[in-house]
Amino acid sequence: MISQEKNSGSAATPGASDASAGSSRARPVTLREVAEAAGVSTATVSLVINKKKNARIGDETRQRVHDAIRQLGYRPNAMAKTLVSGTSRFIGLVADGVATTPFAGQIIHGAQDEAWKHGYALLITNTEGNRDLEKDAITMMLEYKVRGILYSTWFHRPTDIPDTLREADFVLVNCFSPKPGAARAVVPDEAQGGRSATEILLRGGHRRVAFINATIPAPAKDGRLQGYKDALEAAGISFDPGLVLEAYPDQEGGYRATEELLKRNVTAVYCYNDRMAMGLYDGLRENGLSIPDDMAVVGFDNQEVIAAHLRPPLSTVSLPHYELGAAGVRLLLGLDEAPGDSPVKIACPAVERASVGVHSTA
Amino acid sequence: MISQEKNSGSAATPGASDASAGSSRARPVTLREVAEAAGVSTATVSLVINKKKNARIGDETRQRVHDAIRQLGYRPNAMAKTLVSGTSRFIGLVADGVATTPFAGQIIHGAQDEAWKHGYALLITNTEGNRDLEKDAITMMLEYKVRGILYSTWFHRPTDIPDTLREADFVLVNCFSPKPGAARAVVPDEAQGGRSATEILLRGGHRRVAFINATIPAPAKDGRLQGYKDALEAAGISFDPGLVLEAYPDQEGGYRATEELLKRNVTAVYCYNDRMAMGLYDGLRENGLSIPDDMAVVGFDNQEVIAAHLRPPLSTVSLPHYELGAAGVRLLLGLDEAPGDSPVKIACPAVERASVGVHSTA
DNA sequence: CCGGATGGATCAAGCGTTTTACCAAACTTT
DNA sequence: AAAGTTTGGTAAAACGCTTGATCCATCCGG
Repeated sequence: MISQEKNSGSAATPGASDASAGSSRARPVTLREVAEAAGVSTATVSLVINKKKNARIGDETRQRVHDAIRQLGYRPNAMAKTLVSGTSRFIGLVADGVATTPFAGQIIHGAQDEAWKHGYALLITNTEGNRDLEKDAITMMLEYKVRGILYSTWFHRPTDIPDTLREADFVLVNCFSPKPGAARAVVPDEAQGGRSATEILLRGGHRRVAFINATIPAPAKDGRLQGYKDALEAAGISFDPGLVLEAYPDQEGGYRATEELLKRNVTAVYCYNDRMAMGLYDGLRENGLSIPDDMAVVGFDNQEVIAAHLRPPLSTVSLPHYELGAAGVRLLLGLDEAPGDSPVKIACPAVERASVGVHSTA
Repeated sequence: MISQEKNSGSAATPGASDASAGSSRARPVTLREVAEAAGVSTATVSLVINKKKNARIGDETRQRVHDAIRQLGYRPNAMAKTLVSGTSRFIGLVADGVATTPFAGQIIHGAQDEAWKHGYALLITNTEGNRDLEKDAITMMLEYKVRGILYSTWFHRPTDIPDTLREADFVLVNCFSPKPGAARAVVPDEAQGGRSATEILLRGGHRRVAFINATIPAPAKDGRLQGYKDALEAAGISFDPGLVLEAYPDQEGGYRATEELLKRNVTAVYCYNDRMAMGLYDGLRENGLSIPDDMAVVGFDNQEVIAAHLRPPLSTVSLPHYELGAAGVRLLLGLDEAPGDSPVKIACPAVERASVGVHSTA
């Protein structure tokens, strides 16, 4: 619950700020005032505003009402509306990393676009992983009678569902419950993504392709590896465990993995993520190797700031954050069918850039 | 205004999703029900809940009410509360680049923390620069009777104030009105930042310091240059316009500027932003120069993904987005004093990393 | 033993909408 | 011309909560 502010008189008189604005912030115009101005009942005004189909209102009256609305600058009070209807036009979005990653922004973007399309606004809170804040946030959303809640994480992972969350209609976004079927969820299709990433390399003519996986366990770790295997198999190349390295999934990790990688005598490498690829770029460069000629590289995540601007630009696979947000909303609103017991999987589209050239298998 | 969804019966029956949850989503418990359960009037319950100081309630009664609340799982209806009080505990935040930059996230973070502290929740909308969406968003916020609106941009710039915005109490965040005094605003202190950036280099012992400014006009362009001049002056170094280059403010621009830079015969360079520095790193490397020994580099923005992970890590100056958001809220709520007619300026703290070593002026 | 405090709790009037039931007048029908 | 049927519109009851006005016992001092 949001704590009430202690209204000590400390604050400067806020009235001062009113002065400047033309249309002042006096008491807002109400339905009743519009009704009086138009010489009709509030019911009529309400009917006109909401364009009720089966309400019979004369054209002349309708016009008077509209005029009055315009003249008085009437704005409906959404709170009153909500009170009557019992549920607001809000969809809650609790996110754990708005501040720490650019990814959350895309989830927000997608969710908002989709929500807006259906007449809903987003009520967002950033928890930065703080469990207490998270609970307060959900409570707040509950008190505002949100239509439902999207519970999202900035990286794909299992999560347990906070108790409070169960009081609402909810959907997990970019995360899922360990117990299958416990909740609707939407996640990226890591395996397909991993396969796409690998295929970029294979299409480039490479046969010996290394994969630098992450050291830390995550659905992405397993999925992206699986995709790698799938792609190889489909290409008739047998999987060689020796070509799979592991490193901490950041620039540092990628950099440090260079040495090991070079021992593998490969012509191409698929990195667990773009940050790793960025580090690897440095490592390769220090070894006097050029990309893509000496080594073709693909990443994963399509982290704009990095991938699009490395030298050469990095081929990678895009995490569908926008779509995750949008799909989450659709699932919540029941516009998309929820599959039986496993999360909805969203495709990770490949983004090809110059880090993979054409390789002649010689 | 948010368009009402046409309720065609297309959606799958949403009732199905209720089944799983333990505490079902039936009609919520109301104050009245709590009152009945506790054998008191609704007034009493309300008084207890809100801990009204001058309300005299017996301890035993108070206890009964609390018990009832717990047992029934009562949740106040924030809409009803708001309706009574006339204004909600919402602060609107309209942002133009949640999806396109990591910066917006920090503004959100700061604003939310500060808002929360005072019992307010954030009602965020991402406009991605869409003027129509922006208007709709503000309208929506107005209808929800927000306490006020934070109008924020992802990069520091002048902006004109949408008409609708004037209907609310508002503060500009990371932007300002061209007409001085037209609106309260909070922006980063570019000049101080530019000075700090330059000083990092000067402290490193460098005397010939180049500045690669942006080509595109912006408050940052002027401010950061001013800071550069200020720092030189304070160090007793005369300003040499020949040491100021210009380039498009991204990686590509930084890279391309390398050649020109090397003609200047300097030992250090201050880049307009981190992205530029990133490109410059590549350019310098290609010329066989090492950082910081052959060339010390500082950036601006402290864009985490880049600055902290370049090789070597980049010294830079931090854009205080978190603080901007927080200060915006404080200004809005009247907790901070608004200065006469110019925006509040927030400091850009220096972040020193390894891209600047110690240089002996020999 | 009375007038006045005071403690404890209730009454009831909103807050701004929506919506159902109902009404009066004006047309149609037969 | 009586009986329906439209047409155009209104009254008023919610929705869940807050709050100033009241009310009723006590309890206290004198």
